[in-house]
Formats: sequence, structure tokens, C-alpha cells
Amino acid sequence: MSVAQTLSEKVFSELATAIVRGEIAPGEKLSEQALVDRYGGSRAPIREAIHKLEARNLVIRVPHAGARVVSLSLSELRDIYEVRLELESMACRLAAQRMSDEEIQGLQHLLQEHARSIEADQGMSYYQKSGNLDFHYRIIEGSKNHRLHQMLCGDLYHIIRMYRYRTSTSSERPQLALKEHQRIVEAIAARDSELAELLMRRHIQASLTNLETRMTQESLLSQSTHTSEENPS
Amino acid sequence: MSVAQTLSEKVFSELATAIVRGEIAPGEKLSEQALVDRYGGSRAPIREAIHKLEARNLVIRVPHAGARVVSLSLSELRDIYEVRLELESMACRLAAQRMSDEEIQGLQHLLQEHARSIEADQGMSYYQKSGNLDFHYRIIEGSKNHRLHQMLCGDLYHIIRMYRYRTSTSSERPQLALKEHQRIVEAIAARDSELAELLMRRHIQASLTNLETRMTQESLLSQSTHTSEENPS
DNA sequence: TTTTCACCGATTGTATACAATTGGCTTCGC
DNA sequence: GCGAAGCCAATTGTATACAATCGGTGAAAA
Repeated sequence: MSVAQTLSEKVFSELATAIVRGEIAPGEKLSEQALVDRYGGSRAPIREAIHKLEARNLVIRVPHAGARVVSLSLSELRDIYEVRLELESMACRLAAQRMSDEEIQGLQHLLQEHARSIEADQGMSYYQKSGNLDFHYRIIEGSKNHRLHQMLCGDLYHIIRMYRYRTSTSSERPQLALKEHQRIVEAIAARDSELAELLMRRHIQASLTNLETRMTQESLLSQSTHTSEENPS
Repeated sequence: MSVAQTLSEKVFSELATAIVRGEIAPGEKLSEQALVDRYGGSRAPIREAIHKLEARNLVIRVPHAGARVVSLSLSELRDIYEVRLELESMACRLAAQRMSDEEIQGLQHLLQEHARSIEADQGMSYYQKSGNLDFHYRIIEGSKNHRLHQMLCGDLYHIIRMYRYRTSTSSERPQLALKEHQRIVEAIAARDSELAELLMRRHIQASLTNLETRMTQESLLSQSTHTSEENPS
């Protein structure tokens, strides 16, 4: 019961990170033997790691055929965001009701650090770090609902972060995103759960709109490339 | 890509059913070799099945120590119902917006069959069958959100059904439950998504209250039994 | 009597070999 | 030229053996 990891857990963790970061591309095949060659060990822990990735929806695995990194259409992403919107706005409402004053202070400090980070970066980016340094993660923790935490942070967030990476930055306008975060925290600090929920809904809806725009642009780029390749036929 | 199952999938499915039905009790240890003895095959597919159960939150698995069937406190169940309430009321709202007229008719027929079933049983029970014959399942299908379907039917429902089995019946008052279902369907048919959502919230909140009552009664029974065993000391 | 420590058998994690299945390639027929 | 059928190597699923870890038990110490 120590921090020692089994090899399968270690490989899972590293693979999940590689997938989220796009080092293994959507649609790419995961071959057991190739992963043995890459990570060492034997096929047994690799299989277990692949099955864990499947459980987290990061890969699609077909018996006897193998596993591929998941590749989601915009429609599928919309489904995910539709659910995320509901769960995270609920988390925000609960956080406003359940977070202690100390925890809220900690959240406010986190945003101050984020503000400094944006300034240092000259307003160019607002990259959400993982774990306790991530605004959204802290809100979900503040909901004090373990199952909610598990469903969002254990499942949905892998996919969401994967697509954030793919679209290169987490936010087009960092200062606007930070300001939205600040408004949300103000509502939480004021214990106004209804307002907190509404602001979070808007925030996530804006994220979806942003993501839709980018994926449509990518799709158009991809189409024009494809068209010029087909002209000879 | 046929309906043929791997052994690990088959064992997972049978184990999941056995857990949901209480044939394997909460807290009970799952030993790999014992399951090989019971289901045949070798340890490899059994391990895979156990990992799948873990992914569905039906077992708690500790590396090097083994897996036990999950045993949830009332507080943990409340967390689950809190999330279920949010997701399923959302599903209901979406169903009111997205179900076709034919699908709604199918749902109405389903409730008619349920009504006949209750009459045949002389008002004693309203047992929800699984899959397409389950009212809630049909609403979630009607939401047309695959991710929502996966999170509810792929994950949460296993646990919820497990505790339904444990509390012996799915409803204390079958005719009241049926009437609530009927009101929900009327709201969906009228495309009143707001009302549909509200009615579903109430319905699920009533389920939670019912479950809480039963678990508290079980706990009191368990305590009184425990006390009388300790009196000799 | 209670607590602590050491040992070891049982169980779980991994390595290796064998069995089963599929996708891709080639050939044949229309 | 296209579609269907057959073949087989590569890959995945499972079986078996070995390695690693932990929980339970018994003995010793306080």
C-alpha cells in the first residue's frame, strides 16, 4: 500500500500522458509488442495498461484486432461538453455551498498566481496546470462529491485535455478566461451558488464554442489539402 | 467482429451480474484462482475480467492484495444519487427535445405494458427489467447523447441496480412509481422539457429517500444484532 | 496480557509459450 | 477493372511457469 506502482500502472500513466499530449496521435494503432519494445516488461502488463486506457475512453479496443487511440468527431465532443457542462456547473454550485473559507482563500490565491503567470507571459497564454494547480480541478474538489470527482477527473478530463492540447492553447484570450474564473470565485466566496453555477455554465459553453471554432478551422484546412490532392483524378 | 465474446468478457459479464444480484456479497474477496476454479480458463482472462469490474466501480482492487466487491456507505450512495439526479434529469430534458414521435409512442406503450404487469402482480411490485424494457434506460437513449448513455448505463447503473437488489424491491409503491413515470412521459410528449426535468428530479429524489430509509433500517437491524452478540463480554 | 517482529505460504504481478483470430495481400472469376 | 474467395503472417487471447509482495500467524519481548 505504498506509492510503488505496478508496471502496468506505470505504463498506463505514461501512455495516457503521451496520448493527451498528442505524442501518440488519434487513430494511431497501439501494438502490444511495439509497446513492450518501447516500455520494456512483457505483454501482460502492457495488455493491462491498454485495457485501462480503454476504460478511460482514451483508446478504442477491438478484440482480436487491437487498440487505437480514440479520435472524436465534433459531434462526439459536443456530447462530452454537454455532459461536462452539467456536471461542472453542478460542482460549482456545490462548491459554493460546501467549500470552507480556508479553501476559498486557497482558490483565490491560486488565481492570483495565475494572474502573475499571465503577466509574466505577457498575456499570451493561460495554461492550466494539472492537479491542484488547475482551477477546475479545485472547484470539483470543493464540491465534496467523490463520485463527481471521479467521473470528471478520472474520465472526462483526459479527453478534454487531449483536445485542448490538440488545439494548441487552452484559451484564446487568457485575460478574459482569468476574469471569468475570478467572477466564478467571487460568486463562490459570496456563497451565491446559483450565480456560481450560471457563470460556470457560460464559461464552459464559451470553451465549447472556442473548441468548435478551432475544430471547424482544422477541418477546413484538412479539406482544402484533401481537395488539392484529388484534383488530378 | 462477430458476437463472439472473449472469455474475459464473458467472465466479466457473469461476475458483474452476480455482484449486482448479491450472489457475491459486498466486501467479499475475489480470488483469481477461485474464479478460475469456478469459471474455468486460466488466470489471465480472470485478471482481465477483474480489472474490468474495477473500471466499472464494482470492485475495489488493491495491487498485490486483491479485489473485493465494493461496499458503499450511505454517504457514498448519496454522492452517486446526487450525480445521478443531475445526469438523469438532464437526460429527461434532452429526451423531451430530441425524441421522435415514434419513440415517444414506444415509451408510452412500454408504460402500458408496465401497467399490465403491475395489475397481473396485483399491485405488489414494479420491477424494472433491464435494457430496452427499463423506463429509465429508454429516457437516456432518448437524450441522444452517447457519452451520457455511457456514463449512466455503463457505470452508474451497475451500482444503482446492485443496491436496488439489496433493498429487495425497486419500489415501495408500484402504482405511485408508475404514475410518476406516466407524468414524466406526458411532459416529454408535450415537449415540455422543463417540466420533464423537474418531474424526473423529484422521482429520483424520492428513490434516494426510499433507499436512505431502507439502508437506515438495515443499519439499525444490523446494530441491534451486533449489540446482542456483544452483551456476553 | 499486549505489543512487536519475523517468517512464510498464499496470492498477485509478470514473463514466456502456445492457441485463436483477423486484416491484408494475392489470385481467380466475371 | 472490380469484387469475391482463400491464404497466411502478424497480432491478440489464453495457458503455464516464475517472480514479487503482503497478510496472517506464531514467537519473543515488554
